[in-house]
Amino acid sequence: MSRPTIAGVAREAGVSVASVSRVLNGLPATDEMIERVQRAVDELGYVPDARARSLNGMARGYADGLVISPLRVDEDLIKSIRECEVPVVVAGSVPAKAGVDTVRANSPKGMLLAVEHLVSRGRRRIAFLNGPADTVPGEARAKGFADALRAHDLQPAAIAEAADFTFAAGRATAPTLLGKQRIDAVIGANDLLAVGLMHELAAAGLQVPGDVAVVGMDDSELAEQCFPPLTSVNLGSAERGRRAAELLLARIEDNSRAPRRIVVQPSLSVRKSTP
Amino acid sequence: MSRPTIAGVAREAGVSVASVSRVLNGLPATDEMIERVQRAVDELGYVPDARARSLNGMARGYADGLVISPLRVDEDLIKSIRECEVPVVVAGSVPAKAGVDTVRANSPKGMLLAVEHLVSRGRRRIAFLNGPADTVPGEARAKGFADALRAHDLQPAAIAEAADFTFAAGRATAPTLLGKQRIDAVIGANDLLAVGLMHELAAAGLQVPGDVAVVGMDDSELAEQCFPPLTSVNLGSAERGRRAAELLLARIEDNSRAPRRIVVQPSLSVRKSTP
DNA sequence: GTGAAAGCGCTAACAA
DNA sequence: TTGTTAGCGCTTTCAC
Repeated sequence: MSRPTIAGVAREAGVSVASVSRVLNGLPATDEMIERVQRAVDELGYVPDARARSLNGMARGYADGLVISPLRVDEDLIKSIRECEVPVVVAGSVPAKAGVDTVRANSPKGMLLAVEHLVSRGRRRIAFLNGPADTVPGEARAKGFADALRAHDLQPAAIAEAADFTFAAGRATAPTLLGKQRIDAVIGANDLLAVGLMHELAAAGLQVPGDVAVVGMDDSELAEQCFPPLTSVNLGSAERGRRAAELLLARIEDNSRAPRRIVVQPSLSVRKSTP
Repeated sequence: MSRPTIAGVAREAGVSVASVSRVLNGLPATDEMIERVQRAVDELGYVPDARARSLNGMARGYADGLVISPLRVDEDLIKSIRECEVPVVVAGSVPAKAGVDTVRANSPKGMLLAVEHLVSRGRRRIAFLNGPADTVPGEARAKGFADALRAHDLQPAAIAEAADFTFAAGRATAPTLLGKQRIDAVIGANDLLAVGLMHELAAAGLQVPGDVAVVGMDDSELAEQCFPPLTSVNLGSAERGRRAAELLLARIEDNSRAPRRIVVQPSLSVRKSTP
């Protein structure tokens, strides 16, 4: 009643299990052998057991390699990566001396794009709605915002820190920003925060982009679907994923190659939330 | 250099592999045995190999049971379910005679809730923006819409069929609906279609809900996040998932119990897109 | 309560 | 080219 095994196929075909295994793995065999095995396999509806198959040969475990995107990078992590049985590619920031393939975004540059855009549209009183500043993205974006404003000789109009990177937190924290001195633009640390803020702007009777321009970050589907559609910084997440996969494949192919460090450049998707 | 095995642990602890296996699986053993094995495990940083572990004992494969949500149900499917080595619960509609545990939504009832709500708000010229009608949800919702209107002695104001259940398709198809005779309400077959439509309404200078009320289906996060927030039929997807899991667990526990057929009732999340 | 040994389904030497 | 056989890491009788 249970699934047929390779032994059953061998019996049915009147050959050895080794021959069945060979045919199944495309190793050299006579046409007649292939024919007989194939017939038995079809007959029995045989499907190889992936567990048993992966049990042999040290290299072939569950995964042949790993792409990880750590929230926190410390010595322990780097040590683990070095000791890992399979190649590891890091999507995120890791010191060059770790000697590991990495792909990362350039969020300071992204912030700069957002600020430049707002400035070019005549906005000067720019606020920032961040998520928790003690997270990797929170910290990077806070710094990026400060640097970008400085590059334009501007002072932050206001800065608020939401409890997390969610729509609800964005709504809850937005009033902090609006209560302060007049602002004419807000950058959200991600699209969810930005959209949460837009709801509060509407509730306060403020027009987007007329009274306040809004820029998000991530260029998610929500940015396209919300109303008005949200101008958003595209940090290249899709491309980062693709590049990480490429690096990993290349390293699995040849583990001796020198580590590469790729930085994916951001772009700005301009929509109706900015003038 | 490779991972320690149970044999290594046994050697380190000075006991047999069988004893290590027993301790690891919480089978009876003396305190001293447990102590020694535990120490060796910690020492070596041993982690059991799940592949090898699952190789024994027929019942324990990759999965102990399945919840499936088929797009199409035919004889072949039912046959496969019957022949499956592990219990199967179907999230969706299957004939009672199949004798399988099922959980399903009540989308006709959901349509009724939407129509009732719109009627109670004084709307009479109700249109329907469907996805492809040759899909299970598309067909069910089309029928549900027709029945719900009939129950209220109304004629459909207009019906359109988008190429798929996406935001883009919603936008693309919306003009078909708006070009027709005046409508004062639209029901979208899901939230994405409804939100796509809302964008076109805005583009056409129509107010929501002032000129046209809009109701979506799925009660997704988007319904809450879009603007104005979208009234949406909640078909209980979360609860259906929970109930399906419960049924499966119960059946794994006792495979002799009679099949159960659960129907999760819908509710309406009323938001600003309806008056 | 513990250890020795026989598998689980498959692959990979090694011989023939 | 093929068959025989020894494992892969673990669980599970079955004696002790």
